[in-house]
Amino acid sequence: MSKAIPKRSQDYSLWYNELVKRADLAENSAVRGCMVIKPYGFAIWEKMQAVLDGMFKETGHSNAYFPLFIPKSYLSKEADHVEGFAKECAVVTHYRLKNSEDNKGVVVDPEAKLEEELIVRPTSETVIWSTYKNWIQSYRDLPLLVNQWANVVRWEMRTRVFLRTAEFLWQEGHTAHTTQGEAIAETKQMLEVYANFAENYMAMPVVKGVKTESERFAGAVDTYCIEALMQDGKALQAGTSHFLGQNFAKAFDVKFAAQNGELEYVWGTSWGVSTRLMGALIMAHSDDQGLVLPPMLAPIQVVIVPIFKGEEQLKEIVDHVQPYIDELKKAGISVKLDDRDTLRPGFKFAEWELKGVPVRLAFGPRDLQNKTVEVARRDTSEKQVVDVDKVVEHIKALLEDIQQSIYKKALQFREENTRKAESYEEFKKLIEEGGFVLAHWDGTSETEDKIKNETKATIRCIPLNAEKEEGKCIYTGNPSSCRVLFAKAY
RNA sequence: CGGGGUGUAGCGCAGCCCGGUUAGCGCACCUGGUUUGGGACCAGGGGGUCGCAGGUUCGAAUCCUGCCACCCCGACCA
Repeated sequence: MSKAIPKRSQDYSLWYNELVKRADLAENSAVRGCMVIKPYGFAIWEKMQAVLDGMFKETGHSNAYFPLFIPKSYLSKEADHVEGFAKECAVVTHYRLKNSEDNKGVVVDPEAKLEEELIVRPTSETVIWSTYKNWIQSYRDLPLLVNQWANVVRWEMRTRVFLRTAEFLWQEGHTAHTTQGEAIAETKQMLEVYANFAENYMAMPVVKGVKTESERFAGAVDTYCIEALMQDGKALQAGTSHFLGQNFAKAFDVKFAAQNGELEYVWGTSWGVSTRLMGALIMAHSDDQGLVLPPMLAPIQVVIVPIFKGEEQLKEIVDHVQPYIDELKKAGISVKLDDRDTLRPGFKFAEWELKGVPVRLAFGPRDLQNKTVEVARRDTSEKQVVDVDKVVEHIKALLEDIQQSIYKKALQFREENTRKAESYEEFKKLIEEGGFVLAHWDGTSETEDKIKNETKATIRCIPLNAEKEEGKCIYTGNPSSCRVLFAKAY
């Protein structure tokens, strides 16, 4: 096995897969389409969870938990919703196994057939709304602001670690409101929460927008989304927030008594982000040396590699470094001292780079003598020798700088790869080159479909900040009032 | 589900076409020693139902049939 990971520019897919594996994030499971998230990968996910969960609480939401199984009849209550998910559901039909006739294993006991099949949730709108029916009677019960951290199953044809797996972890918020305006405000608020998380924690710039009809969530009136651009020029949907109107309220008969005594259907929203964000995080910043993690989400922010000969020198160095470790920890910085005596420093450097640790300190006899420490930053690979007494302040500033600087780098990349197309010919050329393409579109699903079939590009969203601009649809020439965002997507 | 590819030690592969000792190699692992400021070196060692099930044969990793899994390209999708 070669030690270097495959080059990003040569085979992006292979680079991604190898990176996931070698940085110890996850692996494909023997179970079809499922992944095993390994401890290091899960630590990053837990960081994400903690930040997001805090943001949800701050905006007034509470966590709850609903069943994994959904009776088939629930799923069929909202027509668009069934249609959207029917093709990719895992179904439980039996509740018992028995020894096979030849005694060589177990078989499904045909006697134990369920009267009504259970669907493993692909999303929880249906179970949750059937529960909300009992929770909501009066306007005093509203708004109902609930989030759930859970796993869901979607039987995808083709899977890829983190980006599309048969089972994935996510959070799904489900809220109910008295008015349309309040529900729309909630939908937009959660979109802002996601955008804030993506940009300020993941250091990943996103475009906020609305989905077109054909890309809309099954059962929603409007789907808002954040779209990010990966380093290979493909777009990744990083989060969605849906305004459900009264669709689910009507399907599940969820009404409330308004102040005026009238019975009204509630207004709903749902919103979610998943372990797909892990894929986004990996692809947004990493390089040929491995993962590059934003300090805000790195499970280990600073790693210390002591350079020593023999046990005594190690002890001497560790003793000397310990006060600085304590001080860093006190400042809320997570530090790992890599005191393994079986590996050489060069190996450790490479390993921690692979794992994306933002800052590495190397401390050896030379530093002991000079009262210095070598500080290396992961994002630029720059190294500098710092006066050891100033190291804590230096690192604090450095972590902030790395956070900012990888964001800026990603933003610059996105800006360089967001271009305008004025004609269909130009559009096809730009799409082929990769990146976001802003172009006029006549607003019809037919046109969108044709463009998709001919170029593989989809409308990622109609950006919320799109300027009014009269133009002609690149495909049909029909009038258009703003540009929409096209790209090939994951 | 269509087209292509792969399955041999934890990982990456050779061997298969043309059947024949004890199935190899690199990395990783274990032991001992020397090393340690960018992926160390020497010596020794352990580890295999050759994806699974049948078949052909005196003999199968190798040939035949069926199945399964994974990867890539499509269709589907967060």
